[in-house]
Amino acid sequence: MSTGYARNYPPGMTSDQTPAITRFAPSPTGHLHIGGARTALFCWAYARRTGGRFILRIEDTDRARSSEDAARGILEDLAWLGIGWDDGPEFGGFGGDERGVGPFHQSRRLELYNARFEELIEQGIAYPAFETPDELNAMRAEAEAAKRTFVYRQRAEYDHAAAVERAKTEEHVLRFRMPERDVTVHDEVLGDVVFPYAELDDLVIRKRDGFPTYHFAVCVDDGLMGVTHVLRGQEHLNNTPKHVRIFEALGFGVPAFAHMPLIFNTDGSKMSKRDKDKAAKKAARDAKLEDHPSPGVTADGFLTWLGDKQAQLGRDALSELADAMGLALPEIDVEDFRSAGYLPTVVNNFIALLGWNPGVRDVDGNEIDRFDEAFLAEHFDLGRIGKSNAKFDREKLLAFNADTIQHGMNDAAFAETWLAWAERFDAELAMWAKADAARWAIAATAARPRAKTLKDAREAIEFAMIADDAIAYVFEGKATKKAMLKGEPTGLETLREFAPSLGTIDDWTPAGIEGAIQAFTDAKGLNMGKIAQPLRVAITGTTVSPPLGETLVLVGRESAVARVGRCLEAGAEVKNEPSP
RNA sequence: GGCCCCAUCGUCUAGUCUGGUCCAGGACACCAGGUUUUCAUCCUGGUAACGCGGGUUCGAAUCCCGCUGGGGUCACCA
Repeated sequence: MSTGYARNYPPGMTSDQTPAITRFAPSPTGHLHIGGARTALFCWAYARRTGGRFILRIEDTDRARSSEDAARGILEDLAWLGIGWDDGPEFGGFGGDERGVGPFHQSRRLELYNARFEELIEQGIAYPAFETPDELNAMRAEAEAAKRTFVYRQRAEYDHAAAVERAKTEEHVLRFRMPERDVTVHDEVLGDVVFPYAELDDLVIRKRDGFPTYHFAVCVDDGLMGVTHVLRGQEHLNNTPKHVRIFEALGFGVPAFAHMPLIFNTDGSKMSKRDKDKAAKKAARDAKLEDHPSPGVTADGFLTWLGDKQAQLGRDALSELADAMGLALPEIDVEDFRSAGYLPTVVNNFIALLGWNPGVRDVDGNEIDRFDEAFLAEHFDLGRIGKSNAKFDREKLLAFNADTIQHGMNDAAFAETWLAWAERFDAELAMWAKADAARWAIAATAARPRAKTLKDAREAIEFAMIADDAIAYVFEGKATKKAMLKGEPTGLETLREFAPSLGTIDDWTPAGIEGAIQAFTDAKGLNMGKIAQPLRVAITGTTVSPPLGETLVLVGRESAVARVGRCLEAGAEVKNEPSP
């Protein structure tokens, strides 16, 4: 306490009992990373859980790398996840500035920072420094050569008044004079962490271009916006002692911190955009590709990319390449999971489990690990955040997604969700869906029990989207041969017998069709499989499809008759050839 | 390299604070059976972990120390 540390809730009370003001503060330099999504989710959930507020703030003080497009993309991804902010930029019904603590773009808050800079300069806490980047690099190199940690300090003979005078005409940065005391960071996850003064240097708080650095802007904003709890990744832990001192110098209370474990790939590497290039390069090499499928990329450019481990292809070029190779790129950003057909609730559920668990059991005494946002809003707490890093297991995510599609929603909800997805990510499928609403309902019923993602749901009904003559009846492959050519009678023969009934089924619905097939097998004393598989091959060209009733309704009676006819024709030729 | 954080099944984790009920529980994956007209689902069962070494204690996954291993961070990026 002697260090001036102040919590925003009374001592002895757990932070969970006080309404918390949290914030998510992305810098708009790219898409929302899945790790960032977890941070946002936890901040959101904690604010909800405690009946507080969740703020969204755009940290765009890096003028070169920030963009409005990126900011909008992040907002959209958050909205898709269902992470709504109470204060922040206006976006689709979210956001706004009820409490008057905005604006929420740091680039629009410059006068706020400037006022603070003036105060701190007057107090001698902030001071101008004139070293050029080159000079600093030289100093760092020198320290490294001498095996010392480089720590920038104000010189003993530093003349503040003279420096301020000089700063009026000369380019400079502003540095923060670090108080000469060790700092103890009180962390809700890690406990107390002590940082020796010797490790803390006089950091830059205003850049040469006049913009505040991240460290400074974050503290001013968190202070001004009344943030009580800072939840962020553990990579920020080493920044925290600096922030503590800045908060104190600014006269703000120090918020509570909760540093969360990091998320990595299963192999221990960082989850980075480069992973996509890596996967694509490997696949391209395996396929011995020599050119990029789209004209936007030259063969030379492609080969250069292929040979350079660091090289990255544009987002679109990369996905075109992956599509051409039938490769699924590793998902890294929220957008990736979205386009791959994961459900937002499942994504939230899964990432929440990376470093946190509810510690709640169901009636059987098993731990609850499947939950939605509402559950998080009710149960999320800081005390159950883990300390050790986690690996992102896509197999488990996929299993969760499949489970929710197959058991957590009904056909109607799936039909709607699937169509909304298709409208954004699969125009062809969306067009097919809207051409026939009744058919789409059946498609959803047929696809849902087999779909792990919205994207692969299409595979289950693809046979209905193709033209009748697009199916080649080759009768190769073990399963097909067994279904069509083996046994006595053969599948083809049974199919030939059954074929005329297709035209006489009055009730052309899944149930009506199944009934007709049942009647056929009963009359002939056959097993269901004896007619089901040949019929399936005739309709879809494969031995795998949804239940026959649904399969037939999806293609329609006319196509069904045509396909069976073509199949029997092809079968007649095969039968005349000597069997191998 | 300096500083900081971490350490339970292959993976996510429960249990660690308040040592015994833990020859360690759940989930995903995997393996073996079963249901099913195909596929998928579903049901049953199984394999699998307290990093190592010292302490403290009647007793340690749980407390202490060391080691090893992993990670983070050392910008006028955030």
